[in-house]
Amino acid sequence: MRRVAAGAHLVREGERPDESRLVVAGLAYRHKLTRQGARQIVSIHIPGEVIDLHNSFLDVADHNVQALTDVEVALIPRAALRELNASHPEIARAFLTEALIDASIVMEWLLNVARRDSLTRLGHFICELALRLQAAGQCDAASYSVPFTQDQMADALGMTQVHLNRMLMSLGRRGFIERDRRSVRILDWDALAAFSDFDPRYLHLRDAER
Amino acid sequence: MRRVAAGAHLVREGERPDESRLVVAGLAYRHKLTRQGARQIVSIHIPGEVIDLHNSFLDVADHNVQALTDVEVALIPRAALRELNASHPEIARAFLTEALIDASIVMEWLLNVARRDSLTRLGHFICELALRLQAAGQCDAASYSVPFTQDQMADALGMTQVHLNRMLMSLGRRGFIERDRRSVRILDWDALAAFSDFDPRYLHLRDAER
DNA sequence: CGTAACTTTGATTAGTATCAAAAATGGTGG
DNA sequence: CCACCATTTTTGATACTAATCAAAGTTACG
Repeated sequence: MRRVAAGAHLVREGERPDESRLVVAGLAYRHKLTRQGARQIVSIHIPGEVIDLHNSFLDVADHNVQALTDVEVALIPRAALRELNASHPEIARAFLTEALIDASIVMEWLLNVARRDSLTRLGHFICELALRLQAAGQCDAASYSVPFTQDQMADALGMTQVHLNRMLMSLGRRGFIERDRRSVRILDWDALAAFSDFDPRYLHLRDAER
Repeated sequence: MRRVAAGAHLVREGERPDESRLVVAGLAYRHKLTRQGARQIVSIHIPGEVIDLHNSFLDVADHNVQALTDVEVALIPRAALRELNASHPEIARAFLTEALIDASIVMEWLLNVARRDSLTRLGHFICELALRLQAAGQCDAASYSVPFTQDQMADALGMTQVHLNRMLMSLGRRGFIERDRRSVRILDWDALAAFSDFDPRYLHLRDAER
């Protein structure tokens, strides 16, 4: 087990780490950079997820992982993880399921960034975060504390921080959400979900429970 | 084994198919739609890949898969695939590796769409396609026949067909590529890769070979 | 209390979408 | 084998979303 402070790197692109990490508490995010330094957050990891199966089953890391909040992780050596995968069919099944769900979410993000305008895109993101945090027991209702700065949120949504701020305001003015500092309250879930073209199917929450 | 004509659907969103498909010959693509009907192609499948592990290990399909060219697929029943995964550790490992590489590629696409301008984005895509088609033995050099219409390519790159066309022309005018009908020849690989911020690490070609 | 990090607002510009239509291509039936 | 039609590609003109640049407020923290 290891505690890691918010902001610290868990994985760096180009490394060949010999262990993977299971998030026990806190949140982490995975991101990639272009040569020019533009950053794109490609996924968020909640407690219960193995952040980096990639590290144990592929050769070299092609992305970075950082702690979003203070995080508690369990380190699992590469050899142990491979052994588990080989000798315990139920675990192998769980790893595969987790990898497939992870990919599904990234695909939805790709659709989101590529084909939805910034306002619906943000709404969609807020809905997803609400459901996933709930599923992880991090919040109870449609009211939660967003663990991101606006800068980070913009990096997850493929837009600039300035524009993100305007879109947040706009969702507020339109009556979908209420904000107070970092906390967000969804005033009318159905309305926001409809407006944001949000359908939770891609989260596979049922599949993940098993 | 089954032959499928170009354009035919292999998987539809919302279905619960009881089998997965291995691409034996030809190409397939996976896409998602927004409510308004905007389409985003989220991945391309080359011979040797199982298109839909998702179908056998998750509950309901959250995306569509269509044949890009005429395709030959092997159908593998859900139960057989699960049995294989449970009883053959090397196969379980291969499935997991394939799922992780698949996810890596989608992450790079997300970065590509979110953070690279349309010209570098297209260059990046052309480089990727060249390497993957080569790896699958579909073409031998940096010259290949693009299996997409410009409309489909635009749907993969998150832009409009009109704009894609202009960017193709621009790559030609700048001397990176030569086109003749559907065929593309990369005139200077290093120059195009550098211009397009293309680093093949994310394809994990080595890992896939094993 | 002071400073750094974060959020909000404003003005301007760049990149890409949209709308429209012409030109080229490929496949098909006569 | 040719004429025709549907599909695909190319070009042009205009509109609009989001980026960029700049700076003022605000909050959190040591």
